[in-house]
Amino acid sequence: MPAEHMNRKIISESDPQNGREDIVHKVMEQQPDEEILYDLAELFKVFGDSTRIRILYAMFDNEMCVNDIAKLLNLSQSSVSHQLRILKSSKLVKFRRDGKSIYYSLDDEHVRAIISMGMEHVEE
Amino acid sequence: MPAEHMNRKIISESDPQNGREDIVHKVMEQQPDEEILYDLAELFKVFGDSTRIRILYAMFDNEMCVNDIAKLLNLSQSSVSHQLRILKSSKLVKFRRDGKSIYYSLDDEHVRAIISMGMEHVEE
DNA sequence: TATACATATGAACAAATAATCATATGTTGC
DNA sequence: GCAACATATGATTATTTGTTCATATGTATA
Repeated sequence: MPAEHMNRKIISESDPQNGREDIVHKVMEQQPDEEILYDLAELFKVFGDSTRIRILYAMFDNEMCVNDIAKLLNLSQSSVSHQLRILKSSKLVKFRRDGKSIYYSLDDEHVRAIISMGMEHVEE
Repeated sequence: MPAEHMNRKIISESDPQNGREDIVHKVMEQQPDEEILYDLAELFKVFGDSTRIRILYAMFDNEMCVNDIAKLLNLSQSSVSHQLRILKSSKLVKFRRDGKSIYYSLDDEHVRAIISMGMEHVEE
């Protein structure tokens, strides 16, 4: 072990920066995989658009078909459909067909929980 | 009350579409104000970027200064600083100065809760 | 107060994305 | 099969936004 290294280490130990380095390494090990954090961001991105939030809220207590939502929120059918596709692919909504209409609703309690939690933060 | 209206009403009552209209109106009344939903979307938008999520996760258990975060996540100091500004203005992080460094940490349990809830959904 | 270190900020550019328009697909009742 | 209605989808466009580069502000120390 080289003398410089020994020396450097002793200096570091009395240097407050060294504690930081330890923490940085510890945190580095604790960080979830990039891939998971990417997916997590993608999930929140879906909630991060006011049109989609309004659509999700419209389905908070009731299932709604595309036309209902478009009328309710004064949006084009196309726009609603595009957004529902995004909500579907993120597994935030489920749907069932009944005749010509397709009824959408929130996929699970998680979705409601995330929205409610966000709402609490906003309403503070 | 005009006869057409009476007639229309009776027809509507046997029409399954009418139940929808009632629901649409009910939901319309229940929808939170546009303004609040806009703020809610803005909040989630902040979580909806993988760089910011990584930064938030870095602060999950420890306070971290800008340089720590930049090194840890291999980001430029400028980029981290810009993102922290956004996190600050959304009240997701708080900070304190200690000498030359500024230490950032999550602002409250809400933030941790929202991230954890999202993580649950992603890890399914 | 001059220098080095830590962080913040403004401008510019590239990439992501939501709305629109036109059109396609799917379903029902005649 | 064919209207009429309901929903989905592809292409285009305008806007938003994250990063970079250069520079400014703030703090400690010699």
